[in-house]
Amino acid sequence: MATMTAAQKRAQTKAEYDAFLAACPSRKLLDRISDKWVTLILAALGSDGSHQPGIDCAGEPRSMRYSELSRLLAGVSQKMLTQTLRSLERDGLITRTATPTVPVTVCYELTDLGLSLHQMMRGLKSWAEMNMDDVLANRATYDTRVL
Amino acid sequence: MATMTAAQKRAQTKAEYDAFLAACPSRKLLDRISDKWVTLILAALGSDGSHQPGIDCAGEPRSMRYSELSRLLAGVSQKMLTQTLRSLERDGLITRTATPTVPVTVCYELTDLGLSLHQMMRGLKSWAEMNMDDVLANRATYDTRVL
DNA sequence: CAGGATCCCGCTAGATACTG
DNA sequence: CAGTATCTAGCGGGATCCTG
Repeated sequence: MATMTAAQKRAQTKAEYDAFLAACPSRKLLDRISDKWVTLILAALGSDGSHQPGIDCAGEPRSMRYSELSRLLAGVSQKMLTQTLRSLERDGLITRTATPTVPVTVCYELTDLGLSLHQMMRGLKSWAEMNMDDVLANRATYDTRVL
Repeated sequence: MATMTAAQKRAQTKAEYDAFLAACPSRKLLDRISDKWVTLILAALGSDGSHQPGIDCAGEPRSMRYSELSRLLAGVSQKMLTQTLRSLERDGLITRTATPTVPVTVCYELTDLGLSLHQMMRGLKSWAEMNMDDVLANRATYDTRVL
């Protein structure tokens, strides 16, 4: 309809998928990306961290090797790391590149789609780190209030 | 130290908590907020949705009743809704206000701390809705490639 | 209306062992 | 190095019933 306003178009676009609805596919997608390991992986890829630029295989700053990720995301099991990476690859958020060296070298890199989430994930991680003290204080207050 | 630059101060603030470390409390906090129901609740509170302004008990736009949330977040069980609301209250992200009407009326409202997460959660939800088609296409491509 | 309490199943995270 | 395969314990989370 040519008479549709921009606001109406936006409303329709948002109405196409709605994560508030249980049956909507976007609900499951939201569930997927609302995951500790997903958040950490997407926040890690593209971050500098302890990751020296220039030593990654693709030569791009937003790529990281399996072992690098494994070390950076302390405490992650191989199973969860691999599983999460696979799902992110399937969803087109990251790419997996294996170069047939000996031994094999595998790089994971953000796609443009993944990059669009990267900022939010860093934001989430930063939020947790910056507001940790506040949350801790709130919990202490709440717990004494309940007793 | 008076000789510390702003960049160094920022680095130190970030170093205080690091969600990449398994033992860091912020890792657990990140795990908490990386949750489907947390995301949906925080995105719901303060949104207009199908929520007419003026009928909420506190008269403020970012407050919502238990039954409203229960209806908006389709498919959520009472257990998960209550459990998640409690944890959000404990962390100081929302407040719970019970007015002794008959029957009792309970309102949940974002705190300032919760409000600071609200934007990110809306962003996450919007991202899932807006990129659903892309992700679906990527999955289809990936699945045929694997076969 | 807004939960509390309980039961119970499924699945998933984690540990362990093995491999190209 | 970068995984795969297998097993199991634990708990997340739904269903159900009850209450102030």
